[in-house]
Parts: sequence; C-alpha cells; structure tokens
Amino acid sequence: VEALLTRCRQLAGRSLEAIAAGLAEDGEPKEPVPEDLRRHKGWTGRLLERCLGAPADNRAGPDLVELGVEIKTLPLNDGERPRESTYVTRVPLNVSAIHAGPLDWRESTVYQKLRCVLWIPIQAAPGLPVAQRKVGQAFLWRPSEEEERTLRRDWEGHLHRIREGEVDAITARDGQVLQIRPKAAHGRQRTWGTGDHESVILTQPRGFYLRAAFTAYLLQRYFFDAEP
DNA sequence: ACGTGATCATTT
DNA sequence: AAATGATCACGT
Repeated sequence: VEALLTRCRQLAGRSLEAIAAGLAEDGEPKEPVPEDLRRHKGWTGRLLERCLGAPADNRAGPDLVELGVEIKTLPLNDGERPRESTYVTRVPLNVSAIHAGPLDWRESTVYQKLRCVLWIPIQAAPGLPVAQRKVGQAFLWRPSEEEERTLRRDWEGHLHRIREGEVDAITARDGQVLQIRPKAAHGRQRTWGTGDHESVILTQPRGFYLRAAFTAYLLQRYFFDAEP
C-alpha cells in the first residue's frame, strides 16, 4: 500500500498526456490521448489503472487483488467539485441472486467495492482538453462507521424493494448517497429481473452509483479534516 | 448478456 | 446548474 501511495505522489501534478507518454516509454502499447471523451468514456480510468499496475481485465472485485484496493478516478470541475456521480457496480436483479438467502451488506458487491477505495482526483472542467488535465493527490478511503451505516441503509432499502418486485419503480431520487440508475448500451436493453411474487421479468440493467454530493464530502473530509 | 471503465445529454 | 435517465467502448 505504501508503494502504491508513493507511486500516486509521483503522478500527482502530471498531465494525462505526460502519463500516457510515460506508459509508452515503459514498453506499453501506445496510448493516443483522445480529443474528447464522448467516445472514450472510460479512458482516464483505464489509463490510471494500467499506470498503477492493475490488470486490464474486467473481472468483478477489487482492481488490486493483493491489496484489496479499488481504484476510482474522480473528475472535478473548476470549483473542485465532482462533475459526476461515481459508478460502483451492477445491481443484482435476477430472482436467484435476490432470493438466494438473507441479504448481507458485508457480502454485497457494493461493500466489497467500497471497503477500500483509492480516489484519484482529475481536473475535468468542461473546456479543458483531455491531454492537459492534471492528476491530483490520490487518497485512500475506507468508510467510517457512520458512512458505512448510511451506505448500508441505502443498500438495504434498494435490495428490499428489488426483492419485493418493485425494481421498475426505483428512480435515481431514491437513496441518500447510494442511488440506482440505468447502466446499459442503450435504453432498449433488457435483462432478467424479479417481478411480483418472485416472478421473472425483463427489465433495464441498472448500476449502483455514489452521488456527487457524497464524493464531494469525501474530498472535504480528506483534505480539510483531521484524519488518522 | 453481463461485467469493467465511466461521461453524455436532456430534463428539472 | 444540478440531477436524472441514457449512452459509449471494450473484454469475456
């Protein structure tokens, strides 16, 4: 973990262009910096993961298995506020997953993802070219007891409704810090879900997201509050 | 189809 | 301007 944080300190203040060039020098495949992210939405995150030694696959679970650390970029606007919510993981919707047994927060994919996150702030103001965006000081976050209680309350609320077959009634307004939103290639995409009385229905794939207000608070807590 | 990485674009 | 609902790329 110390080595990881040291690596992050080396990255802090560098532009994405410089970081991409550095990877190319290390014998990695060349990584052209896109003009904009419209057709390269995950580009920044994948770049930083490669840079920090995370495997380039897409398996579930932490990026750095040995350390149990999840890497997440945090795009900031000029006012050093997060520009976007943060995607966490897919929402389990199918009958077998939802009714497999008691719902245990600590067993959930959400908790597994969020138990230890390396947040990497990135300049991402709307007019700023991707190549010129600079990486900020990364910080390691583990949920405090209070934060975990809040996350758990939201998660249990969502899972309860899914279990009751109310998934199609859930909107992004639900959940104090953890919300559920569509997560798909397009709006017509469907997956297996749970309807009334454990029936099988077709519904839109969804993901869990952390509200920007929550990650803004994490930034605040890390950079301005005392931290052990 | 489902998982990863996210940001876009329209509505509120 | 912020938030919600929709969308893009790629690997398995």
